Amino acid sequence: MRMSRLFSQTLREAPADAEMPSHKLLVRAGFIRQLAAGIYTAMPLGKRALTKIENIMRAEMNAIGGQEITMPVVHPAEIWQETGRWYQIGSEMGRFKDKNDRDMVLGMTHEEVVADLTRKEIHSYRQLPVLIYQIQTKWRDDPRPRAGLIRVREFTMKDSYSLDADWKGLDKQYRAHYQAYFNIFHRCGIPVIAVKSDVGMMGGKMAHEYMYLTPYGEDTLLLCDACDYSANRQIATFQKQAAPAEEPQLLEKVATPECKTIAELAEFLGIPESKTAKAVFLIAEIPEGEESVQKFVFAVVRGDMELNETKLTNALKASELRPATEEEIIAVGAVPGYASPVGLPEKNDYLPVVTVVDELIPQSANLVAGANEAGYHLLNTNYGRDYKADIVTELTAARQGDGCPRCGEPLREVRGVEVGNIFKLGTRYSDAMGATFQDKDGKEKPVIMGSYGIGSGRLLASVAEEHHDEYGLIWPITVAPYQVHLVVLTGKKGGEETLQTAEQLYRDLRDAGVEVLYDDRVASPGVKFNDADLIGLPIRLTVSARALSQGGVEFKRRDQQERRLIPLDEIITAVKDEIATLHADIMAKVVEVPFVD
RNA sequence: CGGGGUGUGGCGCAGUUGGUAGCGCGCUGCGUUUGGGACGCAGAGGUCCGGGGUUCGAGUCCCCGCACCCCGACCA
Repeated sequence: MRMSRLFSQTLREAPADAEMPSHKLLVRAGFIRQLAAGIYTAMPLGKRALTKIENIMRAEMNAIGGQEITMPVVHPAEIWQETGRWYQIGSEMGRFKDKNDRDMVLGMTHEEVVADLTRKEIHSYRQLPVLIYQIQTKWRDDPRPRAGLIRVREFTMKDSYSLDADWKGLDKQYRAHYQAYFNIFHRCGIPVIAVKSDVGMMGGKMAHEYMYLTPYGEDTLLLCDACDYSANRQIATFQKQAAPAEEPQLLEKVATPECKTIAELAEFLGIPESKTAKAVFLIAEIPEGEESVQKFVFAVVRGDMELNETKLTNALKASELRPATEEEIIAVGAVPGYASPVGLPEKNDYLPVVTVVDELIPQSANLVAGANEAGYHLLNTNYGRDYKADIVTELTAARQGDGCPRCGEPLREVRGVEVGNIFKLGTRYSDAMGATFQDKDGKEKPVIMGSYGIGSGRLLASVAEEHHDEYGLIWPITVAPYQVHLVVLTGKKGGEETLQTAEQLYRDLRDAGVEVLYDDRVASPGVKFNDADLIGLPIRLTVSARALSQGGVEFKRRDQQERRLIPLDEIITAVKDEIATLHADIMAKVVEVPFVD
């Protein structure tokens, strides 16, 4: 490709609204352009890099028996109503009506379509197992798109779906993906770790997320350096220190003026925060059939701990959870800052109240809790004696330094970008949509499903994030839009001859099957070199009068400082060798990764 | 959805007490230059986010919207 014809320009300055290095550089180098919040065009360079990534995905999917298909972007609402997600998922789902006033959905994922295909195509255990996949556009109207391509609303995703006759089959396909995904990321040149994760809107039995670790990541992970425990903060557990057993003491009301926070309360009473109970108020949306009801949630955790809203959401089977406002808290008869489940009015005119307490609360005697009266707290509240909860479960968030649930060593908190995920769905969708098959024993059984996704744009951005320096991008050979950046410098002296040499080299390289971006523009050396660094192709060749007079063409790798002169007639071989070396270096990193349950 | 910020030429920005818009980069033409974002000369390019209002007069002041970015909530 000639740069004089390339449909994108480099920018000297990044748009002011870009923050992450990958975002700035992808825009500056002309890989992407923004159309609206979270909506981007892939320009020619970006598209080529994406295609490289997607072909790696294809290769790895095909290697584990995948068959590529393309499913529709637009779905009738009916299939989403069948599984209930039409009601469960909120504003994130793109909905519209067609001209006949029928409800339609913009596909955010394709379990429903796969289940529909399955019930139409699969009738016998003889047809299983199956692995199908597609690389296709998704729409998720994220409330807050950000960070360039990391978090967008419209994006391309490789999503695969496994269909099995039994759980053993699912396990096999799940593990095949587990490794194939590592292969994909390693072939793209980024290190990732797999962590156990929440199943979220997908439902199902088990899930892993592949995390690229970077401070710019928006997910928080807890890792144990001593054993191999790793989990998303949303589901991470830890070893809780149970309080020493005590005899329940008499309930006592004390004045605690200006003690609205746990810290102030503990300080005022001279007790550790672990001797207090913290109440958190939320409003939950809980689906019940095709309807959903709002409930006021009273969550109680020990004062020294933090509520984990994902765990609470799961305990409530809620579709939405948000903090309650002061007005709402008052409306149910509680007093902000001094609230507790003790002495809460049985009924209120606002919303039904659900009380959920952390498992540690019943084990902790004589906690200080609010008195539901401004300026007062209760000493010695005891679960069971003074109040009861609707649900007792594990509710607290793991934090840096908490004990690993497996080995007790301190956990470490890191940030990461979720570049892929795998889910054991089980029969959630096949049950809902009647996707069954006849098994060997003659019985009708639901197909067992798995679902696996990788966003290609997010992966591209992660690769850019991992591989760049102050001058620009540094693409791994496997992802680079072109392998070679050919620069011609045509000074006054010998300009014509230099140009002819470069033109010939451009043709020869292409004839040899090398992917070349050829900077044939009329521009100064500084401009060309800076653009080459910015775009970041792995190998740079410079044809100039100076280099030619010294006997050849200058050869430089983007990831190295050294430049060397290579005679013209050896260039093609040298380039092909270097490409092979770069590939080999990447493939050396594609290794077996032990499965961590 | 809460909190904060920003909207002026393609990009980055300035614009004073309110007086009819400017700088750098980029772009066009001509010439000089050519190994790390060259220089000269001549140009093109602006509904100042939108709508109301105040005023003789609004990029500037006041309302109401919208868009984009950041933090949080949320998120496969």
